[in-house]
Amino acid sequence: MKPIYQRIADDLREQIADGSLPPGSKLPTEADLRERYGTSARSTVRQGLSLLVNEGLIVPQRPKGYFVREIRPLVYRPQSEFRRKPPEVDIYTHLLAAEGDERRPAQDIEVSIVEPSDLVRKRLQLTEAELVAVRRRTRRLDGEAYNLNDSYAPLSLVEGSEWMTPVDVPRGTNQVLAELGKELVRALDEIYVRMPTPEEVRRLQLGPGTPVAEHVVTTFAADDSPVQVTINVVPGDRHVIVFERVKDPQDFEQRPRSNWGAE
Amino acid sequence: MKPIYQRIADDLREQIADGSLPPGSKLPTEADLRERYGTSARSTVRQGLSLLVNEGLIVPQRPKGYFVREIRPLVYRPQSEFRRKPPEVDIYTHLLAAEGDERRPAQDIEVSIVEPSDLVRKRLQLTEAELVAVRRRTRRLDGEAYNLNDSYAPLSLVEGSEWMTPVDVPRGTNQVLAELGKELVRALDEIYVRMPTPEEVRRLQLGPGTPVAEHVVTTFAADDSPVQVTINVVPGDRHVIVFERVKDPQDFEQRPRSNWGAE
DNA sequence: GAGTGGTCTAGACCACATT
DNA sequence: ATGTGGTCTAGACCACTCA
Repeated sequence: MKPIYQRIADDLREQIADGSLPPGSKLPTEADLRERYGTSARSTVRQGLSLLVNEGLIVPQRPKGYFVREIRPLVYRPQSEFRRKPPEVDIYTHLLAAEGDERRPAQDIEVSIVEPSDLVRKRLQLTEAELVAVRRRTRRLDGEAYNLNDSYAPLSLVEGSEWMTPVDVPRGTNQVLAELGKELVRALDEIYVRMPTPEEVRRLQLGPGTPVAEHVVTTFAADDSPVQVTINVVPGDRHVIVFERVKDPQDFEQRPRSNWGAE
Repeated sequence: MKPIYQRIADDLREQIADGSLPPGSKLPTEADLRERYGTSARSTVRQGLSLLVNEGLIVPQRPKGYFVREIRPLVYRPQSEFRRKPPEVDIYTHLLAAEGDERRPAQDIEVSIVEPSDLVRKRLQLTEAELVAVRRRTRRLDGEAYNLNDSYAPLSLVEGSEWMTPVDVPRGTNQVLAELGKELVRALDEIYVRMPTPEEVRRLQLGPGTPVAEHVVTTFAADDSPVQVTINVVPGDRHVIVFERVKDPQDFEQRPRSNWGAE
């Protein structure tokens, strides 16, 4: 026999999945469920509801009740700013909600000098003693934070340059790096999926049960030296991350077994 | 004043972060904490611990106690099978644990014919009535599931072909598609980050507080028609997703403001 | 058998938003 | 004022693993 709190969660989850509890609708109150399942200590009911909260399916809105979560993904497209839009993207714009709904963007920028974390130090191939500059941005749409974006570069490279000004650089910070002799020509993207830290919950105003993607971009100059590491933290409930790929014909000749797309 | 259960969670979280509770170590028992925080109803202590469980930081191992989670990421590299390894990847192989530790791979394959979900239907541009074939794979390393991989193709395309055999196809299913006149030349990758369904928890043997990445690959033939949709579900605690990018020089000329890598 | 966490009972007082 | 969920108390019995 399944525990009561499991049954409560399973029943409600199914009702959410099959549409009988659509997004935005109100769930039964704890008292309702207590009665309905003949149990009751409130804690049993609450345990069941907390499962759904941690799955990101429902949200408690005190003191109104629990509600089925409504989600509206934005498109997070790491390639967006340096690629023309290929035709296959246009095919999907209608799938990816809210892409066109121009809202008011804003961002905070802070610049400081810090000791690099291990993650940053390894990717920038720094020695123990070297310091880095960090450009932290919190990006907002209509006041709502949707993205944390921290860029790290060796202090010796960017010191005194516009890269370190805590304001928007109209021609782009990457252009600044190019003027410093480090044009960015290659990137390695790593995406980690995890639950947020309490700090991230606060800065991104995340609801419970919302995982984040940590997108680490290491960019390289033409001589293969790493120039900059950017760490983007994007909330899982508000984004879809999109990449596009075109087959390299050379590789196809060499590796006919290529299981392209399937792995 | 912060609630007691919050203080318990915050204190333990900090000890995990600063290394005084290293990965694999045992946490104080509920009884210990009950005493230490002067509270005690067990439920208060358990509420605090459950926060950490849902953040993926600790795992209860009945009846031994709670333990700090140990993680060992694998590399999930959607491009791995059709690109030569560029030099910047080699730079990082030492960062990405367990890449070289060849373990015994295995997979289950099931093939069936189904009505497509909305997601699949839209991406394959199918009409209401069309059916699809699905090739479901559960991939394992040393018996442990690490990846669900479901590929969908229009039934009219793959019916009767080797694509539909529920065994490994040595030359690759994409080669089969090429022989059917649909060589795959382009892909669109979408990555969604979310908490797993109970079904996924079961199939991937996920611990609590483990988010998943759902990686949807739509592949296209040379005529831009969609051929196949593959849905990969990868556990967040066991993987890092890696992409690589090389700048398109044409675009650089046209768009000097390109903020490459930083967004 | 002892100790652990898993489940459940039957209450209590509180903060908060809406009525 | 009412009703909601948030926090907490003080117990109970159980299943499981390990010594």
